Amino acid sequence: EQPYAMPDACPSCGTPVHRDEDVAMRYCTNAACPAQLKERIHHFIGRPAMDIDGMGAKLADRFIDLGWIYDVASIYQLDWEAVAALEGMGETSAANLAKAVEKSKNQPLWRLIHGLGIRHVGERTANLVADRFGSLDALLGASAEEIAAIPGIGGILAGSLYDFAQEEPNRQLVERLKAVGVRTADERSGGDTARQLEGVTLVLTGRLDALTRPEAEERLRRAGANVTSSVSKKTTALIAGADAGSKVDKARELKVPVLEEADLLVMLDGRMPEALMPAVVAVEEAGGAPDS
DNA sequence: TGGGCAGAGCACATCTCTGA
DNA sequence: TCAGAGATGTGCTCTGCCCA
Repeated sequence: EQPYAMPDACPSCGTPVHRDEDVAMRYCTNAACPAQLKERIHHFIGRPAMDIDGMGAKLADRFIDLGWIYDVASIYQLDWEAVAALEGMGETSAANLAKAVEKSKNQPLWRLIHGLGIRHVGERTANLVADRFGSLDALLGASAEEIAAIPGIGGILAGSLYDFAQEEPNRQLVERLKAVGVRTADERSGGDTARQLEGVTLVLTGRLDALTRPEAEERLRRAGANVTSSVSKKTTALIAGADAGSKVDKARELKVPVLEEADLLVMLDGRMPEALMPAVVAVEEAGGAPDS
């Protein structure tokens, strides 16, 4: 072991790092920093964001090093014949990747907002913003006060979103995304979507067999549920798949109902599992969940 | 056909922010 | 000030694809 001294300059580009008061993290302030570009691309293509199947960090780095990817919009302008000719690739891989990139153009708005890598904006915040504004254009035109008026978003988050929207390079990037065919607005359903899980807060743990966790989370959110990552007194139920870990113990400790994957499938089928009924009644009697 | 490798999927720890 | 929740980073196992 050796004492570690935090660097004063970015190890990648040499730009002096910035540290906000009372914040542990330090940031490179160079918007053109090569390491930042790579991490922005990794985040954009990742599962919680645009979920481009088959493109991971290593492959993205190769494209970046070749100069083929230089911002998130350029992902949609890759030359697939050239990709197929790369060592370790091939026609099958390139075709699968091209299909995944094309598919990602129609991801829901919240995934795009999340993928843009705005500081403090993760899945939940991106969902809140997408629900409120419905399009990137509306978000770019919103004031910091309008953003901060969203329940669950405070001044710091609103400032981060507003600052992003005001920076000219970011506005140009949004235009480029539109130009390459990325959907930047959600199609409003007109309120006909069944939201039978409105007011219910769920946590998923363990491995699911019938679908992936992200799929399950997205479908539960569409049904109105609030899906969180940690068990608390506010959790309506924990859904435990195979090999579930310590969250089951926490749920039992807090007397939170523990459901099985079969119960999840019942919920996704538009019905309410028996095991969840007492908790749902309690939510209704309490006047709905705080987040609803 | 099988080895090697990249990526998917997941748990968990830690840090930070929000809101009461 | 503190509890709850989300963001972020890391590490592990498993799966599927490429290519020799």
